[in-house]
Amino acid sequence: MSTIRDVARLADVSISTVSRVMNAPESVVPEKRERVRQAIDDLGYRPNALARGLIYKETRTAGAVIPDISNLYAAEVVKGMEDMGHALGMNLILCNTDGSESRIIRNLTVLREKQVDGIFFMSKPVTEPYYEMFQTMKIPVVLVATESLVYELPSVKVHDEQASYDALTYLVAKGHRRIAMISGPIGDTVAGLPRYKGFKRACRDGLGLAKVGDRVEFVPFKYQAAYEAMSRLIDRIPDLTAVFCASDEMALGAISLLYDLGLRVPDDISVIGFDNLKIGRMSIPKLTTVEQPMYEIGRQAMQILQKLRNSDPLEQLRLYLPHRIIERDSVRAV
Amino acid sequence: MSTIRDVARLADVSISTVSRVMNAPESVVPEKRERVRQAIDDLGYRPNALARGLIYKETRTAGAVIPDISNLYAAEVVKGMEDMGHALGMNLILCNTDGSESRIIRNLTVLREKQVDGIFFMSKPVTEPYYEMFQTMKIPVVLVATESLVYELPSVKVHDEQASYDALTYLVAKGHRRIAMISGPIGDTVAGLPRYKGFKRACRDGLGLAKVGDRVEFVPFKYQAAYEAMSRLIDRIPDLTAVFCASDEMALGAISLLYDLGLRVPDDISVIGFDNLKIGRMSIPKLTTVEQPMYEIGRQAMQILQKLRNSDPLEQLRLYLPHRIIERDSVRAV
DNA sequence: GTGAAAGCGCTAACAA
DNA sequence: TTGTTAGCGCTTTCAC
Repeated sequence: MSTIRDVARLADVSISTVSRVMNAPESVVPEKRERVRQAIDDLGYRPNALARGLIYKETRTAGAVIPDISNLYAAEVVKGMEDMGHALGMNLILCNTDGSESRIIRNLTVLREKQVDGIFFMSKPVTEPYYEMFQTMKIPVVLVATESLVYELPSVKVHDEQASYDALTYLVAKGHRRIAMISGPIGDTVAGLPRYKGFKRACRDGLGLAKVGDRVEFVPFKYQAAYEAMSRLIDRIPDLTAVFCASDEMALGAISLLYDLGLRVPDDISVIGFDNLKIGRMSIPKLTTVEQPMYEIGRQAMQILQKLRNSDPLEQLRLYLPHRIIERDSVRAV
Repeated sequence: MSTIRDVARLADVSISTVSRVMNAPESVVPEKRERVRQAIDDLGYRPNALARGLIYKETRTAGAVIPDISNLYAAEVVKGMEDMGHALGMNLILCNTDGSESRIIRNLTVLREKQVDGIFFMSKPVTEPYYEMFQTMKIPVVLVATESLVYELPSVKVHDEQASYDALTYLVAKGHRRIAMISGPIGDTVAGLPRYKGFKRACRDGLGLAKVGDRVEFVPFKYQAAYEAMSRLIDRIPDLTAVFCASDEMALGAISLLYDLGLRVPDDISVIGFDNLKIGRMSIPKLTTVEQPMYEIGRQAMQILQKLRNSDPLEQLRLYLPHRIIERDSVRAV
């Protein structure tokens, strides 16, 4: 690999001149400029970003700390980040964490050593140890598909509570009254709790229901867990007409159980999901769901990081992107 | 951010001593070693990987050049790479390319500037310009889910032609005789052509069929394209009993069309997919398919890179990981 | 307009 | 065992 010295030698100029044609070409007389350009071409020279980074204190690289990249939701967000990053000249170091605290810590440490310009922290609540690391690193952090109400950290996500409220309201508008929910774990303060809360509030407002306890199953955000939860729900609430699932994957699990029981969706029971993953368009029936603009969340996250790097002001610390209901074939009017 | 000088000053030793306690602690007397460790702790010091990289000529970072990370297949492979990378102390810079040549080139250029230790090149054929860049970068390149028969580049993938052959043979063993295929584009030499060829060979061997022209639709690897292709196939071949789809997404498209036509899978028509994406377990009916060990492909790719970096010999340049048929509910015996 | 020299943070001889 | 010094490849004063 050739260095700036090789170029300088070949063009018969000093290394500072080479540096100048790369960074401020006008400050070099055309004749030399051409000679240097020629030499750069001949050698296939490319500047070493490590050396540059050492000086500029900037690497044009950000870290993305993610529980599970093989999750469709995360992958879509990452794509948005990457695409916007590409436009802004930023790269992404991907860190899969499995949600393990020790692995998150190790990843944050490495990212810091690699002098990333910023960190995207995804889908997990920000606990004390993470926040402390953010502090000592003193580089921009943006929370993606998560937020912190206790720390002053910028975030991008949808308004989960409201989205959930809207989902239930939609079901009610379609004439449903006996509605159940397959919720995520209540201990999950990012996606579990708020979606449950939205459901509860909508039950009160739309259905005049004070207590919803027996209409809800709290299970992990997984297909199989939802499959089993659906089974319990159908036993418990015989005249059920609709189910709100806290994720699309869960909705598929619920539909699958219904199918196994010989019940038709949406003829016998309506199902609405949450996320709007691509698979919702490929399922039978096609899934009615609450869209989260995942790709856009990723793009905006990268833009926020950019603003932070430029010390541009943020319009709002916590950014909520709009959600909306995508009507497909899994919900019918009753 | 504190530097090695700050630590040295605080511990009242020279910077080389600090460097030593980080890289060869035994070479420092315990007393000083402790003092240095204390100082490191107090300051929260972490070495600057850029400075290190400049010296070691190694960044412990690899680049992953991928057409579309939001693709379930790619995401699973990347997860395998990341997990193995984490075990080996390597990080991954993710480069989404949309398959655009100019974007691939730009990404390769940046990766080179950032001095990555290796490159994973995924799912696309290696054309002349890419190969030339690989040459001039002179860093290890591993082809993932693609291979080159013309260049001497290490690769990891399944044996697509054989996997496809096995899929058809499986259908034949289940008693099917009137079988069609929804193939990828024939111009796609990575996944399109070989899977078609395997189908053709198996038709000859298992069905005594010399020509398969009218039994095959060549369309993009997409849900919608497969949906439409299935429609054409069903019109053209009325007594069809089974369809082999070159990807799981395609299989879902085909099943969807069949469903819209009021045909039952597998009762009326059997469908077999290819990939074994997670969604195959969530569809109705659950998809019978040819498994590609995507996660393992990712892991192995990272291991191959590791060997290359250590100049360890590779057992074989082109590594084919085993595929197998996953029997679920979309194929029946006739 | 250009080159020499200092320095980004670190490691690795080389002396002491 | 330790400190001093010379770089790694680059940018940026500062003279000329």
